[in-house]
Amino acid sequence: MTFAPSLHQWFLANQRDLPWRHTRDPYRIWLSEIMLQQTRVTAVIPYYERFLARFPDFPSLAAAPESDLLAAWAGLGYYSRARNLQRAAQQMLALGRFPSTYDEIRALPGVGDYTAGAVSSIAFGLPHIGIDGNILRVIARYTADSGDISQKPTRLRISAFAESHLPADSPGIYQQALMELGATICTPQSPKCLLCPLASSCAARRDGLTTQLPIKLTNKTTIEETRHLLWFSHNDALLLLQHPPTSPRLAGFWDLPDSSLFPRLPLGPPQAQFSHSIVNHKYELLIHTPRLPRRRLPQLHWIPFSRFPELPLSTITKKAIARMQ
DNA sequence: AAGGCGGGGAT
DNA sequence: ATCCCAGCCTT
Repeated sequence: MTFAPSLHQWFLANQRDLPWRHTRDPYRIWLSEIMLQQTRVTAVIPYYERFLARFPDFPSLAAAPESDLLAAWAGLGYYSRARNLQRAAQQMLALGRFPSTYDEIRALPGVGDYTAGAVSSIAFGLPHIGIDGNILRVIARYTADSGDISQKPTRLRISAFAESHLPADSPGIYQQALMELGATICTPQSPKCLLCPLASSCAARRDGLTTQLPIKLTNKTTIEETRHLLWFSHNDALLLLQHPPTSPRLAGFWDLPDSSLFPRLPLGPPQAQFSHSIVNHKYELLIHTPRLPRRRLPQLHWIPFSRFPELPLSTITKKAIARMQ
């Protein structure tokens, strides 16, 4: 059997049972694709169920208070996804329906080449395919492509190969089968070639290159910086700031203020100048950000502890608060 | 063409 | 510690 039929047959027999495979509702499939951007299946599932219970269709999502939306997304990361999700839902509301062509879908905020291809093929059966990290790896190995998969020419070759084998009668199965193979068999480390339906015609396996491919040359170094978070509590309330809506990170999320807002604040002993009635502690933790931009001083608000469950709080902030309480 | 963006699981 | 995850957007 050739490429696509082998994948198809393997997928029907071996696919995982995932929540978004129980529906043909484009809204639910689109939501799953947005949540799955750079996020593992196991991390997404509980968020997906909760989110759909709260926002079952695009009109309810479009009408949601932003704070509710961000609170529902809190912990998933890449929070611009949530804002773009709602903007897209509002565009659907204006349009009066879920967009149903590749170009319409691709034009939605937060939808790039991958997501447009995946929603087109899976939800609408259109002859498109989105190339994700799994598919890049599977095809780079299958064709023994030694090009850098972060480079455009390599991606174009792989995309052309995938499209050349796309079956007109089942693009959605083809799309998901390629990704499923990459996620469960053709994994980055220790791929399970003995279980692979494509093993007999895989060029990387033939040439003994499986563990060498794919090639990815981008070598990003992560710099760790220490943030000194400041804790001001008074009468069962905590002094918090809200990141501006346009902030490049954690937009709309509430956070503990940190020492960069108070340049003259010597770190170490509690600061008496704030008030005798305000308890001041120092808290310190590491975050994975390469820089800490200096912005204008945001306004601080006293937020009662009782409101925290409904507030958008990043995971790291929740951890910091839990440690201090 | 790069860099930035969260958080967690696997190695 | 490092990599990578059903990527997208801005510079």
